[in-house]
Amino acid sequence: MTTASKDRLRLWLRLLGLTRHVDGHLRDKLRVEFKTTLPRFDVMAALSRHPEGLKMSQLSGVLRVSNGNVTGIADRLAEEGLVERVPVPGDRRAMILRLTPAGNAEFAQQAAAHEAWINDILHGISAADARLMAAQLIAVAQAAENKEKIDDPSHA
Amino acid sequence: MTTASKDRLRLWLRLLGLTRHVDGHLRDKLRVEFKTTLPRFDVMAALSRHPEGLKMSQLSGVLRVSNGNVTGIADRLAEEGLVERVPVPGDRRAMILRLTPAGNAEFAQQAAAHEAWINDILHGISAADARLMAAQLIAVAQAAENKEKIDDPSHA
DNA sequence: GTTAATTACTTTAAGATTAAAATATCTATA
DNA sequence: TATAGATATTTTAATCTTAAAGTAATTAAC
Repeated sequence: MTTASKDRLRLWLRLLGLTRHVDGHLRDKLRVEFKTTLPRFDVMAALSRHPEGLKMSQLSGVLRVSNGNVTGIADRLAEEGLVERVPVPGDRRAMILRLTPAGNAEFAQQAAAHEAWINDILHGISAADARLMAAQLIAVAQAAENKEKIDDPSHA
Repeated sequence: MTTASKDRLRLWLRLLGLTRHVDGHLRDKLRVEFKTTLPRFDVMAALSRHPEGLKMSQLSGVLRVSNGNVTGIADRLAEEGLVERVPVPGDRRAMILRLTPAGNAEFAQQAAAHEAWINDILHGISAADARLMAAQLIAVAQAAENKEKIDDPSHA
């Protein structure tokens, strides 16, 4: 392979290494400090951004995971009274999932802690550098996604 | 929270988004083109870097996953004849896991394809930019890890 | 208005993952 | 040389994940 190819491979491995490190740290913190998991946090975060709730299919679309995946996580959150399923008027197939008041209160605490953990672990990066690097990553992500559209125009 | 905190949170979300995107793409490719998975690929990659093999505990250490995790993946790879467990002379507790000749041949193909997929999806980034960004990420990772050592000196 | 196709969601089967418990072996010490 | 503690691995129980199959309800075609 070319040296350019090796450079991109190395970039990917760095990206993956850092992301796994931070990701693992966040999972540990959620488990120890809130007895919860990242997938549960992700579901509650999505619902928090939509106070009126989301249909199961919308939720799995937003989170980019399978339908069946969300079913199981919603089941467990519902058992604990953090979310509730509400029937959709006029469509008996669909269900809206939304945070309960208890879920809202719990998530507010988790979200504040989550932001603080990230601020803490990434404290070595200045705010300016963080903005710069975020902008670069947007460019990289766009290049990657455009690449896919060129290869498979069906996703237009 | 401060604006700096928000900037770092946004950086993290970008990092996570890009990594998940590429990660998902690689998993798809491994599944479709080689009928395998990323964890299996990771195990074989680690063994490939150590032709004499690795003890189960060394392997889980290198991959930073639990012992029990490696046990299951090794079981499945062994069933297919891609890896083999070799007893360790002088320590009947331990087992060395290593690639079989078939595993070596299979991994060589997967590794070449893997590098090509990454080169392809990150093709929008020049080799120079890739090197630059990789260097920045090393700095970020070091800052993150130093932060942890300061917080918990037991890991010295 | 019945039938066919589509849509929304759940269930199932398999693998990945962890922490904690269980096994088996080794090492050091009394 | 017993035995107590440490080490290497596997097993177990729980959650997460997907793809594929299954259920129920809606929409479209005829």
